Amino acid sequence: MSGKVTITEVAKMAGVSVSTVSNLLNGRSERMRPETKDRILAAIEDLGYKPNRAARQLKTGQTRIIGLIVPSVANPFYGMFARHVEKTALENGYQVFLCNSERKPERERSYAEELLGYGVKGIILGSSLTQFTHLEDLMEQGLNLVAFDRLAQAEDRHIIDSVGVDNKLAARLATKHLLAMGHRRIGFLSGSTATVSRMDRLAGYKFALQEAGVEPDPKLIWEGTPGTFGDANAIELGRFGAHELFSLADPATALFAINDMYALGAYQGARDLSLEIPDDVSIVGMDDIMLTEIAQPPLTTIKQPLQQIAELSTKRLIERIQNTYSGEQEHISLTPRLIVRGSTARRKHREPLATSR
Amino acid sequence: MSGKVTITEVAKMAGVSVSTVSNLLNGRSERMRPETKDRILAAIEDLGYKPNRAARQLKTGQTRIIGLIVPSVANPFYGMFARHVEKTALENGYQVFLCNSERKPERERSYAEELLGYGVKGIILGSSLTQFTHLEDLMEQGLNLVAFDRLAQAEDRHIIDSVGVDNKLAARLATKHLLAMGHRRIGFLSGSTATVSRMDRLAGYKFALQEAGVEPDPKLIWEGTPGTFGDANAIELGRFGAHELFSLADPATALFAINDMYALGAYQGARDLSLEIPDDVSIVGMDDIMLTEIAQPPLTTIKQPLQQIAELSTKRLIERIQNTYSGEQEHISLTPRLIVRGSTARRKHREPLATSR
DNA sequence: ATAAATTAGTGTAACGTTACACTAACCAGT
DNA sequence: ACTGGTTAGTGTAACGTTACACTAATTTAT
Repeated sequence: MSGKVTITEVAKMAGVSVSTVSNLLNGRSERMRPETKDRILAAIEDLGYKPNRAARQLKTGQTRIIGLIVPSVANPFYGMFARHVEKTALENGYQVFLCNSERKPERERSYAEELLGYGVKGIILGSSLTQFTHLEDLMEQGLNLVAFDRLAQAEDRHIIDSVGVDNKLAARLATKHLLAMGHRRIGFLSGSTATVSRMDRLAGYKFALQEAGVEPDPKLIWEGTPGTFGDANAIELGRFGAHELFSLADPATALFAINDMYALGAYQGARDLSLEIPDDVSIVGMDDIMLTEIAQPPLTTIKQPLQQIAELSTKRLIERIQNTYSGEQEHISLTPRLIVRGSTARRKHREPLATSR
Repeated sequence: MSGKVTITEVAKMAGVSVSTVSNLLNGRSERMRPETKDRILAAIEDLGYKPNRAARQLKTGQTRIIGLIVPSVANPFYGMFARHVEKTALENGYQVFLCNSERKPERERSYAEELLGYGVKGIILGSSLTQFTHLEDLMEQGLNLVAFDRLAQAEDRHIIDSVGVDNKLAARLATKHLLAMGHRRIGFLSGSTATVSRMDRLAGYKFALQEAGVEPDPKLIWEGTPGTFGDANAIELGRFGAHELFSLADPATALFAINDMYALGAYQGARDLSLEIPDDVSIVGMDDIMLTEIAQPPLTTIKQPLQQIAELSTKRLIERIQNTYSGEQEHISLTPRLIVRGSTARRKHREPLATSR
């Protein structure tokens, strides 16, 4: 039961004052003789001394922790994101405090408050609701925010950098790919979350259709029912939505899913209707999580450069905290990439679709 | 820039001393008139006062944070586990500090040290290396540990409760299921991690074979190559291992994978050899992650009651921290359950296997 | 009427660390 | 021999909170 060993014990053992130990600990080692330094180091080693973070933080007001709020680490996409954020943070001497918001603004809020109470000065928001009003007063208290997938809003009163893929382009890429395969009845499959990224993807999808002279059909846009979110149950929702889209009077022959989990759910929905992928229907996902490759058939998807996003967000946040970057609010936009695998194919004219109209 | 608001501001605004505010904050509200209480509460609300955690912790030595160390949240199994732990912790007024060890003991160690520095008094270990010697001196400093999947060891010098499924039984269940389907050449597919759970599963596998009069064949036990771990690349390893097991001179006709990721990798390995699942080969996984259901065919697996494990671990850890439970070291063993889906079938006698011998 | 008990607070040391202001001892230059 | 400068430290207030020991004012009991 060695209990606590404080700086006082170390000082005593090394035969110096606490100030000297503190000086060494804080990089002012030029203020002492090398032998003194060695004696202190030896004492630290011997006693297994670890500085008390709470005391240090209370004094300095600093803590080398950043927050990361994601909808849910149960979602492999965010799990992977969290891992990359942690890696980058660690490399820069920061720890990561991870929080699952379940996409509830009030949880986001209470976590942010909690983190601020722990002296955390910066948070990465893994999923961005369209508004940050619920976090505004916390930013006033010095909290820095970096958002994943969110562009600046006119009403922003604080600097919120953001990093993300060009979601509109991503959806356009996916939709154009399907159009190029001859599909005209292309569905859009998502949940009902009020995220910027979802809005952008929906816009990109519509834009691509119009570009090709196809009028977007509201019936082909499946957005779940309000209040149904999809991190724990994205697969279920995807399955259900795909089932509906493929069962319309004038059914979809292809669909773009908001993420790979929905897409994989859509695989199920197609199977339920005995539709073959990609022979009967084509499916494009988004994110490129690990599972896309092992899906049968492997999923055609839009890849988000997740590691890069995580790195850039983390670095920018740390720069803001340390005030080593103080430019204008910035959105770092990365380019999504279409990865063609086995879930998309040219549309087959098996049945004269004209009959259905 | 409201900046910091401390207990002193609150006291001033309410016209009382800091002691009174502190009394209220710490549940001694019977020591003041209701109107005083209301005045203080109003001041707290008005100023948006949040107690400084660092100061509080420094004073009390307590922090309502527990640590959770898992190999990697990029692994969906641990992502889900983390989520359940967080939920339970939150319900009990604790926050969770999540750490990815990548299965490296030295990272486990440095995280544990770090957490201890932050005043954390308890850690849940999501994956258990056979030994905890690297954490022993930290336990001496008052750190509580609850391990997932680890039985007491003779040399344990501290109390380490553990919660987990009966891994030996789990492997036996899986193996017996395959034996009952007529398989005799059953492979065991895993990485090379030195975890208790893996050892137990291997033992259960061998036991089941011997029970059925089948002599375990070392050639059928694939354990990767030393040093290759498998959280980010479990699928790859599974694919590779399955490929080898199915390509032996006297090949496996079925296999039990250490977890679902390996099993899903094995799907690929089978496909690479144009083997149909379950017609040509049967595969059983373990864990029952979400993806098992959407795999094609849906994976037969051994379900771990993950939520229950997370809940029990978290509750026990908190009890130990608060000293509301002080019994002997305990291992809470839960029962695994076989879930038969579509990846297992009776062995077909297509080719006379006798020829190969 | 007085003593005792209760109510509604207050004062303050302490938690472990840091960083500024300080100093004692020594040395170099004149 | 004295000044000025450097080296190698030290002393201490402060960070925000808590909890114990205390007290002044009021109420109750005798």
